[in-house]
Order: sequence, then structure tokens, then C-alpha cells
Amino acid sequence: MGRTRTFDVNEALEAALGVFWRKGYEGASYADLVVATGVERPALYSAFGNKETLFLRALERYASNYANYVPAAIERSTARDVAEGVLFGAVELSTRFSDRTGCLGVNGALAGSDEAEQARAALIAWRADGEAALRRRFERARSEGDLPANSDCATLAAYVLAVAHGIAVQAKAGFAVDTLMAVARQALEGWPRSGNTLVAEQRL
Amino acid sequence: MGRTRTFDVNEALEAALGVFWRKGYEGASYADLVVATGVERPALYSAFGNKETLFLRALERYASNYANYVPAAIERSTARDVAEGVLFGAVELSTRFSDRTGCLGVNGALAGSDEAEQARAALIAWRADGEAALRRRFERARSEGDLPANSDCATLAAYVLAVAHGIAVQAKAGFAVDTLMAVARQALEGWPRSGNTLVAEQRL
DNA sequence: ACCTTTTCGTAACAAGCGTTATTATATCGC
DNA sequence: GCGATATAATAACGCTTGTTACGAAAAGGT
Repeated sequence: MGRTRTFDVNEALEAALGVFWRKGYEGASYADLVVATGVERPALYSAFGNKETLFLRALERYASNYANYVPAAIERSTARDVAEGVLFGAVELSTRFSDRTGCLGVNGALAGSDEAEQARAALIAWRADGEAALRRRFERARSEGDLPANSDCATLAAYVLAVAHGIAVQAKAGFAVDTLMAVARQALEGWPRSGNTLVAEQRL
Repeated sequence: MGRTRTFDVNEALEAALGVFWRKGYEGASYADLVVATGVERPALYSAFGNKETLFLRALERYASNYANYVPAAIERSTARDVAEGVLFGAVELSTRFSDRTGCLGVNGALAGSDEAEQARAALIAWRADGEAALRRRFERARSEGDLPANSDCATLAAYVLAVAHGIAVQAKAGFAVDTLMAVARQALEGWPRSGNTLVAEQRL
């Protein structure tokens, strides 16, 4: 019983996600959120709690609806394809919407006042989760001979995500898709070759 | 004539720089700046103008006193050494101070409200300057045969700085120096080899 | 020793922030 | 239709933001 909600909670969350994506946690004001969602302040509070919990829910949604290219890449069959999937996915997502470039996971709260500390911590933890999943995938590849036996999988995971983050920073600065795709391809140039094939290179 | 200043302008600017470095442009409040500099608000205004001009002066100082590892790297003798100098320099600076990790050029204003737009634009322009200088250096290397004739120097410059930015993001998340150094080394694995030497690789 | 000039520090400004009381409105069970 | 319940929107809350009047204090020139 009671009055029924006049707005769709998921639509409102999606709109709020967009604001956080563009302006970050602290840069997004409730005035912005009200305009973007079309929902008045008290309704946002009753539906999502305070700003921090709203941001966390937006991050959840971002992880499952936008940053899902990472788990998708992890399911690819070779470590190199995984790395490629992450990098190309980062380029694609970071440039998909011209009004919210870059990555919410990076834009959200890189630096800020003390009040943004919990949001920052949540983003750091989320990025660390992705990195751990990537590292485990590379470790599996190493055990399967898909990566050289002496590969440093933690470094490879950190490297791939570092490039992805750098791409997100550059996308936020307005870099073109083509430029960033070239960066991603360059990043794959030094990818370790599997140890059980004979490779001979020669350049003039 | 007139009363003499009781604080050192450069010391105050240095302290303000530290606050911007840690909290970014919008995250740094005048309350923070007053505490860090030991200078009251009106004195900061009379010495530096408003918050935006204070930030721009802090960025200038950052460029010349901290981010000078980039022009230093550019003076190295080979393109690979240049890339190494930028990447290792980014790691070193991003982890030099435990209370202000990462890079002011990235932390300063990646995302934010509309009021941070000019600070964002200044940071973007500054990073673009560094990238252009790096690209020109690589073009010189290419013309000297230090890089292959078909090298895409714009991509190489964007790539090196993308990794540097990604390293800065990870440093801000608390990554250890050793981890980031390993990332930087991995980033150099695919660096193009000079075209006038015969290279033969063989792995078992 | 005064007068001018510059800086200092307190205190205030309007505007914006995140958050919430409060009242009105719409829906459901009976 | 009536009472119970949940949401709607207006309006305000206290606090912080960046910025600035204002009067007190200190320095130099004549």
C-alpha cells in the first residue's frame, strides 16, 4: 500500500551514474543530480540514501553494465587476447559517450577532500579486484604454457590496467578514438610470447 | 615603503602546491590552504589572486621543480633512454612523498564541477605540451635512425605518457615503488628497435 | 615624528553544499 | 468512501565554500 513511485529507480540511477562519470563524486552536486534524473532531492534520498550510497550503487551499476568488458576479456582463450580485450575495451568505453569520456572508476575520486575518502577507497578496492582477477587469469595462462614460465603475472596485470587507466585519462582530455587505439596496440607490442614456439625475428 | 611581508611567498606557494597535489583543485579548500601555508586568507589573495590563479602558479612551480624529469629525459641520447627516463621519473615522483602520491598534473582536475573547468583546461594543455615535446624528440630520433623509419612518433609519445599517467593513478591508489618500477620496465619491453642493426631472436 | 603606503587578521559576505522537516497528494485494504 | 501508508514537492536547515570590507599594525621617506 502507499503511494506508488512516479519514477523508475533504474533510470534515475543510470542518470546519476552519468553525472558521476562526467564530474566525479565531489564534482557532482545534488543540483546536478536532480536535473539529470528529473527527481527531486528528497526522493533521491528515500530511494538511494545519501550521496555516498548513491555513488556506490552507481559504481555497482557501472561495473555490471559498462565495465563488464573486463570479465568478458578474461574469458578469452589466450593471455594476449585477454590483454587486448581489456585495452581495446578501455578505449571503446572511454570514448563511447562524448559527454562522459574516460572511466568512472578513474574519474570518480582520484583526488579530493576528506569527505570523498570513502568513495576513493571504494574505487581503489574495485580497481584492485579487477587487477586481482586479471592476475589470476595470467597465472592460469602461465601454468598452461600460454605465458612463459618466468612471467611476472602481477606485473603484467598492473601493466595492462596502468595503460587502461592512462588511456582513460587521455580520453577525458579529449583524445580521439584512433589515437587511443594506436596507444593500445603499442602497449601490446611487448607482450611476452609463449615459450613453446620457436620465434625468429629479423629486421633490416 | 609600506609594511613588509611576514611570510615567504615561495614557501607559501610550495605549501599550497602540496595541498593541490594531494586533494586536487576542487578538493583543496582555503581552510586547507591556510593551515598548510600558515598564511591567512586575505594574504593569500593579495599575494596570488584568487584560487584559480593560485593553482596556475602552483602548476608552474610543479612543472619546473618536480615534473622537470620530462625535459631532462628528452635530453637523453636515445629514444629508448628518453622513454625510460619519463617512465622511471614518473614512478619516482609519484611515490616520492607518501603524503602526496601520484602526479599533480593528473590529480589536479581530472573530473569536477563546472567551476574547475579552467583548471582542467590548464592541466590538459600542460600535458599536451609535454606530449608534443616528446613527439618531436622521437621524430628527431627517427630522422637520426635511432627509431625505425616507419615509427609512429605521435603514438609512441602518447603511449609513454599514457603509461606515466596510469602509473600516477596507481601510485595515488597506494601502489608500491617496486610494483610501479616493474610496470615501467614492462612498458619498455615493446619499444621499437633501431632499424640499422640486425636483430635475431630465438626462444626455446 | 608625522604621513603615506602596504600588509595583517578578524569578521563578515552571498552562494552553494548535503541533508531533512513538513505538508500535500496519491494509492491500497477494508 | 475512509483510514492507513508511502511518496511528492516545497522549503528550510546548518555548514562550508570562495571572496572581500574593514580597522589595526608596521615599515619607509621626508
